[in-house]
Amino acid sequence: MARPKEQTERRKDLVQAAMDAVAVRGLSGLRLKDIAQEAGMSIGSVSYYYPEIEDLLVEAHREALERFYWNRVEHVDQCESAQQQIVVAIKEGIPDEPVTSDLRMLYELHTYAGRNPTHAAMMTTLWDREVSLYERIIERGVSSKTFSPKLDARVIAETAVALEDSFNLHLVSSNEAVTARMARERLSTYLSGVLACEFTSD
Amino acid sequence: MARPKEQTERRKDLVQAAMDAVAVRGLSGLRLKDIAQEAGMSIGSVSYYYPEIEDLLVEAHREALERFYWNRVEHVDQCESAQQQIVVAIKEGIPDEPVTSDLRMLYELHTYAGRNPTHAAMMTTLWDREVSLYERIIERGVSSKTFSPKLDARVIAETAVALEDSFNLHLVSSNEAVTARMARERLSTYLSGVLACEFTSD
DNA sequence: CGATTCTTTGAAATACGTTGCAAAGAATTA
DNA sequence: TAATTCTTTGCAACGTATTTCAAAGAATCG
Repeated sequence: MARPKEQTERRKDLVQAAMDAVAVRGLSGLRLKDIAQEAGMSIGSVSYYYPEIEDLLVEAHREALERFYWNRVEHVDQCESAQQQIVVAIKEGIPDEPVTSDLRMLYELHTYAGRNPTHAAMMTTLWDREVSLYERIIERGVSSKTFSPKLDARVIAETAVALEDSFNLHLVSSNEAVTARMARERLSTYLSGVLACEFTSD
Repeated sequence: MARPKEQTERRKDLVQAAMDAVAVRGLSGLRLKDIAQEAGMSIGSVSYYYPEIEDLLVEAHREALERFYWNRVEHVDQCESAQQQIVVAIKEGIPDEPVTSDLRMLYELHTYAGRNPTHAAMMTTLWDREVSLYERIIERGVSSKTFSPKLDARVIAETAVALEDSFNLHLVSSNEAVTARMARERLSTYLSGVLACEFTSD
């Protein structure tokens, strides 16, 4: 026996470094050098753990996806009423600017996914999960008679997720006409109306 | 006097070539070579007309934006009723797959815009115009008593544009859970509900 | 045709990023 | 401490994309 492996640890560092590097430089301008810099190690070390950068990007995508989703589930599960749940879902779905590296990473990957089946599959996964999350909340609200949906729960959920995605995209794009506050309000207004239930995003 | 300049013509060719190249390779993988190939000329010629590729990208962005927007305006203006107008706006707003190079270009540029004020400003311009377009249609529908909006026209318009953007993004991303047909229906359902007016996207 | 100006090209020079690798460094055990 | 294995580094070699430019080609006019 000899020196023990600590690859899991380092790889974790690199995944975070990759996310930060993408947030700063974008997927287009991403260089090995940037990842190394963010991780505080040399280019050689990055290659040692990830001979193929694509593998690192896949891991980073997975991490961003998992973190973003589970963070929401966690917050939502801490709420009692469906009403509170939906407010929290909105709040976590469209976080305040400046947008975190998780979200930046996810939106950088969108167009990339159009040319890469692996990433496209992950995009689909996140979409499905988020739709399911809203669907569960709506069904819960129906059970407790809090909500009176005017449409199929799935249709509402899909529309809500789409709204979230769009506003987050525009926030990432620095569209000056869109603010996080306004985005949350639009989503909130939509859900409030279609679920026939009063609540605000604040 | 001597040989006349024909730069305007060639530049136009290059703008289209750039859009096609971006649609194929993405903004990340874009090479001078690809643009030259699409335009059927040499790399040297591309540099002759656009010493800075960034300038070409700005032009391509402008072209994609203008074409996408004015195409919609044109189609919408040909309709008599507000009801027909909104159906056409939806149809042109979420075109069938495969997505044209205009839309691909626009979505490739979204995250890029986050790091580039010039592109960010153009994104904002397109957003504003599209919101205005829906707003005008809604107001027209109100005048003719076709629509009975449950919310402020601007709020509805912003929500509609956001939905469009999101679905188009997912279509560009090859999200298997989203189809153009389904996207149009979701948008149609939203507008139909909030405007208290019957119409379908087909 | 000859002069002039615009256009196109291909190649050399240049710049930049990745890959591969040898060597040094660090952690653990016998 | 010596042996072993894992880790880190820096650099040379390499590949690829952009920049630059001289020279040839094309269009127009006098």
